[in-house]
Amino acid sequence: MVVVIPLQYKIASWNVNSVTARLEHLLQWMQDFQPDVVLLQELKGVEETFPFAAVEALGYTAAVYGQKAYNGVAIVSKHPLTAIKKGIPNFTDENARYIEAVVADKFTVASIYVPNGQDLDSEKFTYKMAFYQGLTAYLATIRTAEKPYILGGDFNVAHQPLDCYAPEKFKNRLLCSQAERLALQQIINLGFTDTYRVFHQDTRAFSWWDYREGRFDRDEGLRIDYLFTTPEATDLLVESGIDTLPRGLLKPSDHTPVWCTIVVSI
DNA sequence: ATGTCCCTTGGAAAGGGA
Repeated sequence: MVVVIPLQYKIASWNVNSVTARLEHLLQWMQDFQPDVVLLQELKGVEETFPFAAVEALGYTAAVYGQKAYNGVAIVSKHPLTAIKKGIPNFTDENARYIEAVVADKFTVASIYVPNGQDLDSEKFTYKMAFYQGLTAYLATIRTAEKPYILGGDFNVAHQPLDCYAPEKFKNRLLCSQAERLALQQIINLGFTDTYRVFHQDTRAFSWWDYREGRFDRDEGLRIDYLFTTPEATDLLVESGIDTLPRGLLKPSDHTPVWCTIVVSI
């Protein structure tokens, strides 16, 4: 007799805008939300300053790719992390924007922080497009990987008009331009799934609100944080969502956690 | 319309990035 035990894993992604400044929020949220895996972006610090002891006290382990002052990504997990990769393979980038690891020997997760791009006519925008090209080239190689793969992070693109509070105002502007939307679409075209939309097809929901102009209070935001799954991981999806609670706290990150749950049988 | 927050330098306030 074969006994199949289904195990659920809750995977979240959160751009914390400095892990040091957001430590209390992060720890409280982890205790309340109980994610199995948290993908972090914008640590804004080197690995030496990451709060390993604090997350370990809550029963988590962490893989960190840090950088002084800017960027920085991490994977925080209740389950063992192996096969850790820092940086997108075969893409040269001086910034710490991608980290990947296998969780519990069952599935692969990655945390990504895509460049903001500054302005459509800036050198930083060219870098953003090159970054997407490098990312897409890598994703084309791993989508046939044997383990389910989940890529979460700040993609700095609102995929569709529904993902923006003022589509007309943002038309052809940074985060909503044709070029950026096409770059994101190319990932979807490889077979990746935007896990939020699987369970919330027509919901206007956001993951980031500008600090200025009281944008959060007016719910004037953009959905620029995503969890993407390969077909093997999409098959395991049972739920997804956005937790807006942390964005309403005092001294919040400008982003809030996005999450999905998968079921894995052992 | 440039309104907020965080980091760094350098030891206060200002610039850069988002």
